[in-house]
Amino acid sequence: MHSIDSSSVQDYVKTIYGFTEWQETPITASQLAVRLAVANSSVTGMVAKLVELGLARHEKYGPITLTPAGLALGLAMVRRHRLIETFLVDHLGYSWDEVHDEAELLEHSVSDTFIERLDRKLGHPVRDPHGDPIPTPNGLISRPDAVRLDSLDDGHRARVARISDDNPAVLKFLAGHAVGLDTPLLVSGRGPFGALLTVAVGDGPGSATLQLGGELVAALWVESLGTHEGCTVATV
Amino acid sequence: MHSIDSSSVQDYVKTIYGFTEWQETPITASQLAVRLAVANSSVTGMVAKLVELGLARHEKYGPITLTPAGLALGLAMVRRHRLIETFLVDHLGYSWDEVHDEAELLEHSVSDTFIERLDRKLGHPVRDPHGDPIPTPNGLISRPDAVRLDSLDDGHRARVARISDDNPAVLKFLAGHAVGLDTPLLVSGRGPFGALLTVAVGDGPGSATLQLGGELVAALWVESLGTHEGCTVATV
DNA sequence: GCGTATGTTTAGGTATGCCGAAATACTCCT
DNA sequence: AGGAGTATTTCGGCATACCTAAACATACGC
Ligand SMILES: [Mn+2]
Ligand SMILES: [Mn+2]
Ligand SMILES: [Mn+2]
Ligand SMILES: [Mn+2]
Repeated sequence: MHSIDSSSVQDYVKTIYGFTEWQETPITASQLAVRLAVANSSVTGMVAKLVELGLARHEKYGPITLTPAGLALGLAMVRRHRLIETFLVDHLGYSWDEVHDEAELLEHSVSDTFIERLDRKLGHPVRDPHGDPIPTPNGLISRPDAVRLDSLDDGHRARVARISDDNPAVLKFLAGHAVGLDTPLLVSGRGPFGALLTVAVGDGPGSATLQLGGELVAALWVESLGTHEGCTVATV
Repeated sequence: MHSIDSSSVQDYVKTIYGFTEWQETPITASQLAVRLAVANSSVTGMVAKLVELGLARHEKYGPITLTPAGLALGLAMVRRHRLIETFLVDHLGYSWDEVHDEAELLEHSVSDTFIERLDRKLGHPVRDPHGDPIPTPNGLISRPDAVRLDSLDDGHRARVARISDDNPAVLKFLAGHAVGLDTPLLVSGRGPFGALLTVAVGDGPGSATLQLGGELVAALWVESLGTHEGCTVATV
């Protein structure tokens, strides 16, 4: 029979879980296909297998959700992925835009023992290099209460809490402009139709100004620090 | 077409290489099947693929040897395997009997970048936890001039240079009796037909005596230190 | 309500890597 | 040289996880 330690099964479940981590609505077959870079028909087949395995629920033509067992597996895989990323950055000198692909493969090959010993060596980190929370061995996870950067009004200060690691180029760009985890930002204005967001980076006197396009804005999640007096900027 | 980064191809090539590392004669199909725990017919098929890939030479019904390209791949895999084992012991607190299986999977999932950064972090080790030499990135390897323990005459002193990691139970037993890499041994006698070897462990005054059976003796490779005066024991 | 666009599933097929059973070659002993 | 026994290969099949093309459902606009 099928088995829970096929890397395909693991990636499917992890992706289904990941879709709802920073958003509400469950994933559909075609969205899953895009994220996994496989054909729609492959998803149909694999999801049927997940249902057989008791990992997912799926009514024909409906969205795909995880059962408790599937959620547990998804969280376990996310834990693996994020601990490995943390190790690569903290101990092997990787930059945060290099770690995702490496972790994507390694997560399937390490043992539970490896993960727990790694966790110990890393000092039980609570978030990965991109700010994503690391579940406990029992599957407990605490989402930082961050919001997307573009949900902030102009004049708001915020601290970067999480950057989506979907696109390495985005990560590279941000790092190149001194934007990282916990970097303070000030939303100073936006272009027409909210297309471009202008932010000041840092809180010191020599803070640079950045124009962030759609994909960059969508990748940045921040913890709001309220309005900084004297820095308010009129909303357009 | 076929590809060099299938984990099966890598394991086959690594195993073919490994067979001649501490011994002369090339491997045969059925020996390869035993080592890989697959059926003989699987070996026939896979070896044909290796030949197609330019990694191995094989005449029907003959032994299997590596081409230069195959040797390079074998050495690269051995390098990966041994660096990973070293990391597990040095940084994650694994014991030397636990690392083999973990490395057997990990070796296929890490990138070249990972391996070189790991090598750097480990300080460019020259041997793994079992005393096996670690090839350089260019495939250079220097075999320690060790001999099998049972090739020593009684009364000889020696230092453990390498222990075969084929059998975790052997490793566990030896560690439990204070035998590790570089442990000094004194061959003090042997049973009838050379079946059992008696060795004194350590060189201090409180050295324990061990009776080593066939598998243990075969697993131990030592560097001879010549005969220690005053400790010579008559050969039976 | 009806048709069409979109999303999803079905059907048929490919590649990889394994298996057991049957056929075939080699080896060694007499 | 012949035959027995062993090693190896061939053959047909299976499981996994993909694919494309075609069939089919659903949802939406008119
Ligand atoms: Mn993955
Ligand atoms: Mn991450
Ligand atoms: Mn392996
Ligand atoms: Mn080893």
